[in-house]
Amino acid sequence: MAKPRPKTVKRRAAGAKRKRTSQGEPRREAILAAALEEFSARGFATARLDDVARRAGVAKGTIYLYFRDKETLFQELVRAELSPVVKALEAAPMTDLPMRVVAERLIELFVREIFATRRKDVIRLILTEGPRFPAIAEFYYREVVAHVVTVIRRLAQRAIERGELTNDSLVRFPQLLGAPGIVAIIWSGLFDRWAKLDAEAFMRAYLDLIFGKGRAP
Amino acid sequence: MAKPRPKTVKRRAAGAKRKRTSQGEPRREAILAAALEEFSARGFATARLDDVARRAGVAKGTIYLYFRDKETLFQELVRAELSPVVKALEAAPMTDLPMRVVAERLIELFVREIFATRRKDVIRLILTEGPRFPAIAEFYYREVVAHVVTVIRRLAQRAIERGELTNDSLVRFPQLLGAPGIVAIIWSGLFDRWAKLDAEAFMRAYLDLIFGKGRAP
Amino acid sequence: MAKPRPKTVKRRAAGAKRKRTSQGEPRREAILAAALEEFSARGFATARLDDVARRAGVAKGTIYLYFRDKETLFQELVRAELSPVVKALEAAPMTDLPMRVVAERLIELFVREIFATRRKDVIRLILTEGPRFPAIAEFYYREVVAHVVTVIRRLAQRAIERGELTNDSLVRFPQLLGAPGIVAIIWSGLFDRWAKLDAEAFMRAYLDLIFGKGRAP
Amino acid sequence: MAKPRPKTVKRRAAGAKRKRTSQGEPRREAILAAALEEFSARGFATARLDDVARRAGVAKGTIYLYFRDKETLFQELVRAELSPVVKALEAAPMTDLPMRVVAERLIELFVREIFATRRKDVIRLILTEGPRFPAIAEFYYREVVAHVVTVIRRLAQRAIERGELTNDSLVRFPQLLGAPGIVAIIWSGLFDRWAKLDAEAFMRAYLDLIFGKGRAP
DNA sequence: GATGAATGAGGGTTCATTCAT
DNA sequence: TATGAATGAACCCTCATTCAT
Repeated sequence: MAKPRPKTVKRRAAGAKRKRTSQGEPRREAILAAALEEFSARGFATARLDDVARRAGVAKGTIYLYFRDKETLFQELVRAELSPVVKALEAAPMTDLPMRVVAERLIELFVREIFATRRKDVIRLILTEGPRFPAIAEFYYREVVAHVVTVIRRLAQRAIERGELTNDSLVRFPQLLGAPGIVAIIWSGLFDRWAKLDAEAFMRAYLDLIFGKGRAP
Repeated sequence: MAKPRPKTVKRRAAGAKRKRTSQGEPRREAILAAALEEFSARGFATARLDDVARRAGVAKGTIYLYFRDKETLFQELVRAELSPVVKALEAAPMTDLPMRVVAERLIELFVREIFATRRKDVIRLILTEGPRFPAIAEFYYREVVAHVVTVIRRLAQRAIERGELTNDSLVRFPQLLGAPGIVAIIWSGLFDRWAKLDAEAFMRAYLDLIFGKGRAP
Repeated sequence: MAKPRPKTVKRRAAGAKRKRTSQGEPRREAILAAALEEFSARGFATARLDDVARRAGVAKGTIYLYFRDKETLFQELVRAELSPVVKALEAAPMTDLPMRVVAERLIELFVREIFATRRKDVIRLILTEGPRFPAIAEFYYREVVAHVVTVIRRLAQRAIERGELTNDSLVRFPQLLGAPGIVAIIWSGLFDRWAKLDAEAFMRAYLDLIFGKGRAP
Repeated sequence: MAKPRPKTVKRRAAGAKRKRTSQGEPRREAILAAALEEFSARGFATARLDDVARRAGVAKGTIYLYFRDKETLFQELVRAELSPVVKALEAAPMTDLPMRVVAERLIELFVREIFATRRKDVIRLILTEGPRFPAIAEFYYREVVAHVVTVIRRLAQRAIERGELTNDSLVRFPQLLGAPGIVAIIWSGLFDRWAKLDAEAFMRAYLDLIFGKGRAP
C-alpha cells in the first residue's frame, strides 16, 4: 500500500536540467504555446499531453495546475488566442471609406494578425475540431463570426447605397467576403506541400474579381 | 473439415485483390458506409472500429479481412467515395457555353452530387483529417483539386477571351470559384446549429456577385 | 497520429506462456478469485488491476470484458461470493430445536461456510470498505444482516417462550448473537500474528457464557 | 537575513524532537485533527494530504515539517489519540467491586471516552486499516488490547472465585466482553444509515444476557 | 471466410513529495 | 518556519489489432 515513491531514492540526481526558472516566465503561456503546436500538428485527440509538457519545458502534472483537463486546455487555448481578435472586433470603427478600400484593409489585417501568426493555426483547429467541440464552435460563431458577418453586412449595405456594389449578394451572404480567407487557411494546411498558395495575392485577386480590377485606390 | 490454413502462411496482404462476389461485395460496402458514418461523426482518431463493425453488422475482426488497418480503411473510404467524382472529372466535356452558365451547372452538380450526399462528409473529412494524412491530401489534390483547377482555369481563360470576364483573377486563382462550396461544407458542419446556410442560394449569390446579377440566363 | 502498435513488430515472440486455455475455464471466475486476493491483501484503493490480471492469468484489458470498472468488479465480487449465503438464508428452515442447539449449528455453519473459506475475506472487505461503498453496505445489510437479525430474533422469542432464555436481550439486539463471529473475523485479520484466536472455540465459549456451560446437548 | 540553511544539510529527520511552543504545538494538533477527519471519511489510501492541509489551515508542505510522510502522519495520529487511553489503562486501579458493576463502569467509560469522541473513529481506522499497517496493529494490540484482555481476565478470574460467574469463558476468551463494543463501532459506521444502533443500550443488554437481568446493582 | 474474446501498449489524470522562496 | 508551485511515478481504462475456433 501507499508506495508513493521509494523513500530512500534521491530524485533528480544532479541539479542539471530545470531549464526555465526566470520566475517572471508565465508557465501558463508556455503551456498554451506548446499545446497549440501539438494540437495543430496532431489534432486534439492524437496530441499527447506528455509532448505538450515536454515542449513547454514543464512536467506533465504541471499542466493540471493551470488547466482542469485536456479539453479545457484546448478550449482555453482557443479563447486566449481569439480574445484579442474579439476585442478588436468590438472596437472596430465604422469608416466611411469605400468598401473596396475597407476590404483591402481587412485583408491586410487578416494577413498580418491571423495568417502570419499562430492564430491561423487556431482558426484551423476550430475548423477541424469544431464539430466535436460545440462549445468552441459556438464561442467562435458568437464572438467572431457573427460580429464579422454583421460588420460586413453593414458595409455592403452602404456600398450598395453608394453604388459601389450593384447587387445584394454580400448583404444576403456576408460570408462570401470571408470565403477566400477561410480557403486560404485550409489550403495552406492541406496542399502547400504540392502547390503553395500566396494567400494575400489570392485574396486581392478576389477583390479584383468582385469589385473590378484596379477600380479602387 | 475446418481447412485450417497452415499457421505460418501469411494471409493475403489484404487490400490488394478483391473483386469476386458478383454483386458488389456487400460486406465491404457495408463496412465502408459504416466507417464513413463513424469517421464523420467522431473524426478519425476518435472513431472506434468497434462501432464501425456494429454499424456494419459484422464482427470486429471482419474489418481486417477487407482492410489492413484503421488508416487503410480511412484511405480506401476516401478513394472509394471519390472515384466516381474523379471519373466524372476526367470525362468532363469541354463545352462552349458561357462561363456563367457552366458555373451554374457546376453548382447544380455540386449540390446534387456532393452537398446532398455522403460525399459532402467525405470532403469534410479530407479537409479536417487531411493534414494528418498526407497520402489522402495528395490523392485529393492530384485527382480532384488539380483537375478542377485546370478545368476552371481553362474556362476562365476562354471567358476572358470572349469578354465574359474582365480580369484574370480566376485564371490566376481558379480556387476562387470553388471557395464558396468549400465554405458551405465547413459552415454546415460547424454553424448550422446556430445559423443554417442555404448552400445553393449561397453559391448562386456568389455568381451574381462575380458575374453580375441576372446577366446570365 | 494513430500509432496503435508498430505494424512490423511481431507480438509475443514465442508461443510460450498463455497458461490457461482449457476453453471450459471461466475467465470471469479467475478474475473474481484474483480480485478477492488482491483486494483482501491491499484494500480496494491500493489494489492494482494489473496485479489482479497477472494473478488471474489474463491481460489487463480482459478484466474490462467482464467488468465495467474496478468498482464494479469489487461490487460483483461481493455479490457473487455472498449470493449463496443469501440463498441459504432465504431457504433457512425454522426448526423447533432448542436455541442453544440451533446456535451451535449456526457456529458450525459459520465456521465451515464462512470462516474457513474465502467468504471470510469478503466479509472483512465489507467491514473495511463498506463505509466507502454504500451500495455494498446496503446490499449486505438488506440481504444478509437483516435476514440474520430477523431469524435470530424469532429464535430468541421462542427461546424465551420456552424458558430457554430468561431475558429479552437477544430479542431486542439479535446482533449480540453474531458479535463473536464478527470479532473473530476482525481479530484474525489484525492480531493473529501476535495471538492466534481459535474462532470456533471462541464462539462456543460464548454460548457457554450466555446459555450456561454444558446445559445444552 | 533569510538564514538560508546550507542547502546540503539534511533537514531534521522530522518526527523526532518536537515540543517547544508552550501551548501545545497548535499546528501539529490542527494537522492531526484534520487528518483524523479525512482518514475517517475516506480511508487512508483515498484521503488526500491536500485536503488535510486545507482543513488544518496550513500549506501542504507544512505537513512535512511535522511528519515524515503520509504513513507516519497516520501512525502518529493513532498513537496520539490512543496514548491517553494507554495511560489510563496502565493506571487502571484494581477494584473489588462485583464484575457486573465493573463491567457497567467499563461501558460508561467506553461510551464516554471512546464512542462519543473522535476516538471511535480512531478505533475504526485501526480495524479497517490495521491489516495494511502491521505497526499500528501491533501497537494497538500491545498497548491496548493486551492490557484490556489481561485486566478482564483477572476480573473474570475473581468473578468466578466469588461465584459471580459460573463458567470460565471470559477467562479463556476475555475478548468476549469487548465484542459488543467492537460490533457497535463497526455497525455505526456501516449500517446506521438504515438501522441506527443504540450502542449503550446494546452493551447493557449484553450484560443482562451474560450476567442475568437486574441481578447486578 | 467470419467471429469476438483476448491482448497490451498508450495516455489522461492524480497525488505524495520536494524545494526554491 | 511556512508556503505552494512543480514534479513524475503510478494506475485506471481504451481500443486497434490478433488469432483460435
